[in-house]
Amino acid sequence: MPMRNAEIAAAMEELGTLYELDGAVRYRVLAYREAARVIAQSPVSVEDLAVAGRATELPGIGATLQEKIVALVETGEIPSAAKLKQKFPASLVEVTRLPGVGAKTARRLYDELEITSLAELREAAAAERVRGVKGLGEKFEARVIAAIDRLGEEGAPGRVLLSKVLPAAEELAEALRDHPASERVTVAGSARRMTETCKDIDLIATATDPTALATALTAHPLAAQAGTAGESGARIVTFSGISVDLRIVPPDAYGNLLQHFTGSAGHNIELRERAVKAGLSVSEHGITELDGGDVARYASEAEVYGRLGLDYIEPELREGNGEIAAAAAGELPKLVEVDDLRGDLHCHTTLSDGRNSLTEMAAAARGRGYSYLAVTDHSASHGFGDHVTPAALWERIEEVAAYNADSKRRFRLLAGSEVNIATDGSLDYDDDLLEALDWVVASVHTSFRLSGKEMTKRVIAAIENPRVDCVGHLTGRLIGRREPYDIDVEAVAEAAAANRTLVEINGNPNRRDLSERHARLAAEAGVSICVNTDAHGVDTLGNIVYGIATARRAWLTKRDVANTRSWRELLKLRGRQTSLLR
DNA sequence: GCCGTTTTCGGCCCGACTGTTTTCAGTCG
Repeated sequence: MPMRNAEIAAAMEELGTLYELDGAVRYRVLAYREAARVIAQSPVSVEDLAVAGRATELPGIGATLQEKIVALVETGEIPSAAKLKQKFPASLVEVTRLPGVGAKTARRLYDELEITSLAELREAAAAERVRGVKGLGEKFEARVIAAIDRLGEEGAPGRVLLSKVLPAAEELAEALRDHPASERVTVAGSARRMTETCKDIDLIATATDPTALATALTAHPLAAQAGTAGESGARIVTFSGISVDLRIVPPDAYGNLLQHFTGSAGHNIELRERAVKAGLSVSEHGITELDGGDVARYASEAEVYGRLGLDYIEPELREGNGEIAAAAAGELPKLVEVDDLRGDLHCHTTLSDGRNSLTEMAAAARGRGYSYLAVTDHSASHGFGDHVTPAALWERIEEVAAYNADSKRRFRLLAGSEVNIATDGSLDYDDDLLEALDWVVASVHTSFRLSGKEMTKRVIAAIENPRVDCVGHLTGRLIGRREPYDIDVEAVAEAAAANRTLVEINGNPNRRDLSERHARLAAEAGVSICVNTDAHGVDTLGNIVYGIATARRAWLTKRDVANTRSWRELLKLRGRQTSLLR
């Protein structure tokens, strides 16, 4: 069983903390944290890279970490970590994860009170023994008890899916914009970067009467709890449990603050490090010249980036993944937009498990300004009583033809199917039926636990089938609920590029599959990507924003995304002949 | 521990908040 990048990253994170407990210099600890971040974000197997001696190609990984990763994947253990665990129990690492408790505090608790775990810490705090430690008092005891108890509760603060966060963020921002005291209000933070999940909502505003605007937030119907509203802003928790931070700032530094609070941390760190080399210090308050001390404040982000010699960087790119170097070189991509799309190539109707009819879906797609919609209900072996028999699909093809026969419409329905890929890579309709379809999406819906080798072979067999136009939700992951199945995305991308088979970014906010990292890898391998919703009703065609968000976070341009083209151009791209071209 | 349009050694982002402190260390984003 290969080791997942997330496991390797967790081991690096743990080792960093063990070193921190051991009193290592700060920068060594930071190096492990940064390495963990880079490993977790790698689109390719870090185990494979390390075994091939190539992990040093990742930024922040040098010879030492390369060697440690090899030891980890080959023996299941890093010698230096094992040694440190003799010195400190591994459960002490958990103590450092408690909010407000870091390695320094955990170490002191261990040295002075022999506390080795969260349970022992809670007991000591309850017995008022912690206040005997220098620098820690009553408030600390109360705080750690509350924090430990919160860990055990249901719905402990975690990351929330963007589709839960974004509507609330926009509703609150809109309400604040409507307030007479407000001037500008922008959603910042990870929601603005359109990450898959968010920890909280950050709102940045300017106002003629800051306290009045802050009070308006605390009084909003979404607020379940509210802190005190002041000149600098307010904080609330929504009924759905999302914390919201409103920061009200002076208008002349709005650009600096918005840039700062949009992040990400990695992006901001890299930005500031680069600025220091140019003799500038960047903070949320302005850009200071290191000699002379002149502070420049900017009302817009574009001016902030401009002062640093950079092109404006779209929020979706601000992850510290090369965007700053690209901005300095004037080589940022022009990112694909929702309005670039001409159609959606994956959706369902009541024929399988959708909630709306063929004509209702068509009307909704036309309403969005699309010029085509591929209707791809599930196939013959789908199960759940939602399968589509060959006879029913032949009938559907006729239905689509009848719809399209009305030539007054500048819109075309595409007769399609989302066909199951069997474990041997075969499909569950006969070739003549597949041949009669305009658009075939092939997806894995069964036997997720195949070995990586078998799963890769299975999907590549479908890719090589000339009747397959596109692979659906390639890795099968459900964000926060189901891990992706084991599959070699690099090998799949290579096969897809060679066969001119498309791979989709599924815009269902639970999936976003391809992930942004896999999508970037696939596009660089020459794969044509399409961005689809997999909508099961007219209401979820709007999920295209999440698919496009992933495409943008993958650095994709309009040219990289196949369904920005007309249906005719798309067919050419596929190298497929159908009745439409005759 | 990493890294190099000053460097293979000597640097390595910035500020706010908190609680415990009489001036600051630790933690966080």
